[in-house]
Amino acid sequence: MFLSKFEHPIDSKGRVSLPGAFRAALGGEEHVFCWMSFDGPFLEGGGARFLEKLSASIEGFDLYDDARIAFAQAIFGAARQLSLDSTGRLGLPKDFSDHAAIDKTALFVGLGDRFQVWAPDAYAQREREARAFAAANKNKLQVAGAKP
Amino acid sequence: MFLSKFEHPIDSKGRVSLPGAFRAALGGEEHVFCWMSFDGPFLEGGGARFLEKLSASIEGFDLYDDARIAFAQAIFGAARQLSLDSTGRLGLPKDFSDHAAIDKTALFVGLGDRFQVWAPDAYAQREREARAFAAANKNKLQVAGAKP
DNA sequence: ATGGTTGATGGGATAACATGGGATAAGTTG
DNA sequence: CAACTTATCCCATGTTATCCCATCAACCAT
Repeated sequence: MFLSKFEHPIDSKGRVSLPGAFRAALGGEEHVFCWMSFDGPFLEGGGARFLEKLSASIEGFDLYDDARIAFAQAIFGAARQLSLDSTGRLGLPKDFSDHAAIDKTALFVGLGDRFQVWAPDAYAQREREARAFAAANKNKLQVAGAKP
Repeated sequence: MFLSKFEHPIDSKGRVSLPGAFRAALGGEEHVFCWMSFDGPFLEGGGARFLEKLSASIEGFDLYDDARIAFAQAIFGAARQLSLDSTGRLGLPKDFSDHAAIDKTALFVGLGDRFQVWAPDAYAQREREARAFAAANKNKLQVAGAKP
């Protein structure tokens, strides 16, 4: 699973290292899937398993359901399959770093089944909000399998 | 699966490159199926698998159900099987590019099981709507198999 | 304190993809 | 049946994404 956060520079070729722990979480895959989030100025990413999970959810809608098409466009239409070189770097598309306002360094944040990529300053603010939300809503963290 | 979006020019012979990633997603097929969408000014396309999925859905209606006939006319009646040359180009029928208001370049958008082809400007607008919808409805993306 | 391993950063080479063209075969029309 | 048109097929080339190699730094074990 994708854990922790790591900050890495982007080199002159637009490459950035995927954290070694994330490579381990990918389980040998040599690509990551990555896209500009529809939910804010950051990137979302994951391996084939997470894409399968998204695909299964989207395929729960009927073939021409407006929601299905919109989600497919916002996620699959925006996603890129980025190859990892032998040392675990990926080329970050310029429009991706623009969307997340990433300039010189990228912050990788593991979220378990997926990860996000942020500009470090933007994430600092977001992290404060997430911690405040978690503190206010900790009772919503249920035991797995419990009925809601 | 069909991922990402790619913009390609249409040459003087009316040919356009199918993105290399879409050729990979077709799994060796040397034709794509493509038709003017009944749902807006864009084209829909896919491989044999997607045609099978559509066929299975349409065959859920009775043989002379008006819905079945209408869907079959709107999709199968409009579809063309377009061959790919050795470098992955297809000839875009003029009525197809007219329907989608495609002038000089075509934008291919992968939606997982299928793809769409748009005029780039038209898709820019559509994409904003899709992202706004996805952001407003992200709670509808459920874990597959969960009860709604 | 030292050596080994792993992760990260520097660089360069290659092949896949995309774009240019032309030839041929099949279909249509007169 | 011949001429014309067009769809299909094939070849060549440039760009860049992808792949590969080398080196360095940090961490861990002895």
